[in-house]
Amino acid sequence: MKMSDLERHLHRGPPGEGFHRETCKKAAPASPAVAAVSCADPAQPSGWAGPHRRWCRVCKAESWRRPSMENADVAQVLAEVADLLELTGGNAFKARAYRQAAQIVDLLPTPVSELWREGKLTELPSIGERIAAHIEELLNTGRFREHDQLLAKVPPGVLELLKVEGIGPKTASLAWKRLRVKELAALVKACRDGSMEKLPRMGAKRVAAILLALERYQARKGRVPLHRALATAESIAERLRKVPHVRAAEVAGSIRRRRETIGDIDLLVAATGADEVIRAFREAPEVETLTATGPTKCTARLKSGLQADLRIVPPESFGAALHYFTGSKAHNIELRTRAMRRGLKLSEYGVFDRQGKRLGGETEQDVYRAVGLPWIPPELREGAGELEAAEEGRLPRLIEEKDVRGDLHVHSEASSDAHSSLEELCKEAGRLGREYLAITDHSKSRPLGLDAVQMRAHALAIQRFGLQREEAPRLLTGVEVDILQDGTLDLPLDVLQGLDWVVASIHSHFTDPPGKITQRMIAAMRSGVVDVLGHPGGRQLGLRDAYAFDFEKVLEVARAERVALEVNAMPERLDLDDKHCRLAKDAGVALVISTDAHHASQLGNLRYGVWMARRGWLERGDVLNTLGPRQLEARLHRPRHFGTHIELRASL
DNA sequence: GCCGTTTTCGGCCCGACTGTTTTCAGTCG
Ligand SMILES: Nc1nc2c(ncn2[C@H]2C[C@H](O)[C@@H](COP(=O)(O)OP(=O)(O)OP(=O)(O)O)O2)c(=O)[nH]1
Ligand SMILES: [Mg+2]
Ligand SMILES: [Mg+2]
Ligand SMILES: [Zn+2]
Repeated sequence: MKMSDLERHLHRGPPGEGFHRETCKKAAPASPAVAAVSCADPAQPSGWAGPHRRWCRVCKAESWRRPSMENADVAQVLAEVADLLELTGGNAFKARAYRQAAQIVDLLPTPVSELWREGKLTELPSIGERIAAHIEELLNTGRFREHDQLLAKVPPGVLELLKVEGIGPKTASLAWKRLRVKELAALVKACRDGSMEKLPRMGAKRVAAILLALERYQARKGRVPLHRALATAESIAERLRKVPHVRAAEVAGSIRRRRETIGDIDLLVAATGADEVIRAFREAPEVETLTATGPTKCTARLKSGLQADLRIVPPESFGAALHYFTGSKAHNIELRTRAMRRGLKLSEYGVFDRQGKRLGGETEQDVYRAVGLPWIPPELREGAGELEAAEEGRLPRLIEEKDVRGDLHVHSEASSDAHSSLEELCKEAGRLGREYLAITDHSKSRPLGLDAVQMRAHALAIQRFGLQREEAPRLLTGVEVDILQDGTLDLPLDVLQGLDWVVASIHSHFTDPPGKITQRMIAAMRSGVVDVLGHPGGRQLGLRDAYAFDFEKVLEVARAERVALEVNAMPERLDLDDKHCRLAKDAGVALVISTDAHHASQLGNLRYGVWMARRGWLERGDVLNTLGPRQLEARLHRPRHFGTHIELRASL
């Protein structure tokens, strides 16, 4: 069988959506038809054996990375029910209820299975008796009856039609019922042979647009990490600010909320007229073509492949529009519903009373004030309980970048994958205002990593270099020591004890069973010498999911042993992530935000970690490196006087 | 299906753009 590129793509998920690509070798792109019913397709819950053990259909190997029905899986099924209801002409509001429930579960930091055990499911907003029962069935058996019944009615390929831009439930259902279109390939055919064009409300232009959208769907890249969209977005915003009659231009959407990944770029402009703004936008070097334009907004495809939405509003609506365009959608709906209950109407144009009289909208504060709430920072606007917290005066006072005083995970050229000298690191860190810097190079299990003798010598060198410096930052001797497969550390304990700061990280055997990963972390934390667990989740965006380890257990031990957890600020790590930050905070475990810089230029990445921490509701007091060096020493589990150990040892 | 300082029944956020349409449905943000 020969497959066209299009068909090939139709059977394969986009990069980054795979389930356990690392462990399943057989579901390679070479056999795309097989991959369609294997681990590559999250829309196939029937391919999984149940809630506690799952196997990849292709290679029959147990998928350790996803050992049970996780929140994302439950959310996925509920959202699918919403799609199925719409496709089968069910009640649109019922569909929306399922979609809302899915969104709530997806944002939950706590495992939904835990809430179910505690009988707390119906305490969640948008989850009533019915959906709670479905979730229970899902957790117990990996499926539920209503979902199965709907699946039996709708061919699986029809669900995928919905992912094509411009195709919604009505179009998909028409194509399916009238033309027997059951998959993307059949849709392409129906568009080409003229049958699609004959459907109601279809025409030549619609069909051409769908064909184009199908091609883009093949080439789709999925979401991109925040840092890859941020510079582009800000550069376009900067250009728009210079356009005549533009009062303000801001980046909105998920970028302003600092989500770890970004679906598109959203830009808001306050101006008296839109034409000039749109013209400047079209001519921006990043922009390829405009795919839609109107008097108040337009959409562009960028050369990078990303999409950018531009919205233009009159200056008096800027605050309301910034609120609208920052989202999230769930946050907007919640706030608009709240306004409605108070007899008000909230839109991107402002807040209006029953008579349609405008009550405000120039600033975001106007919007929140009108519904009796304090301003909510964008990082919290996910619809994950922030409105309730605001109502009750429980909004956190979020940590800020300027609160962070030192960086406790930095590599020098003594690490084979890093490239800056102590001198270069200090200079840049000083420029950034850091008061202290822990030099934490790799231990011997990593290529060219330090053994015990080298570690001692390196620590001495760091200390000598530090002593000859007058100005900030202060240097701490440290290491990023590997946690080996058996849970022991890669350097002798007495060597580690002689250091100011010990980061312990897992860099090998990620695919071990999650229980084993958990045990390795616990053993490391119980060594008595570890200060912080480095990049605890082990994920790398677009490359590797986090381990399916027992985070609750890790938190318990971290608290008991007074070991901190890292918020690694590398833009492709961001680990711990926002939800895990929130759980750690609630468990009373301290966090450390670190750049893990491998070059002086990466010391500025700290902000990405701070943003993640803010999304995790962290305050200054939750983060150890907001302390000065003396205060930090006092907080550690074993006595420490930064900068003295090696000297003492040397003088013995 | 969920939910309640109007409601336990009857609502469910609100608006822009496109292509089809002869007044608006569908999709998206
Ligand atoms: N009121 C309301 N606002 C919406 C709706 N859909 C989107 N928005 C607002 C909130 C979103 O954050 C904003 C931008 O839309 P996007 O689709 O780009 O979503 P967002 O940027 O949040 O996430 P993304 O990373 O792009 O997937 O528009 C909606 O259905 N109702
Ligand atoms: Mg967006
Ligand atoms: Mg958008
Ligand atoms: Zn590391």
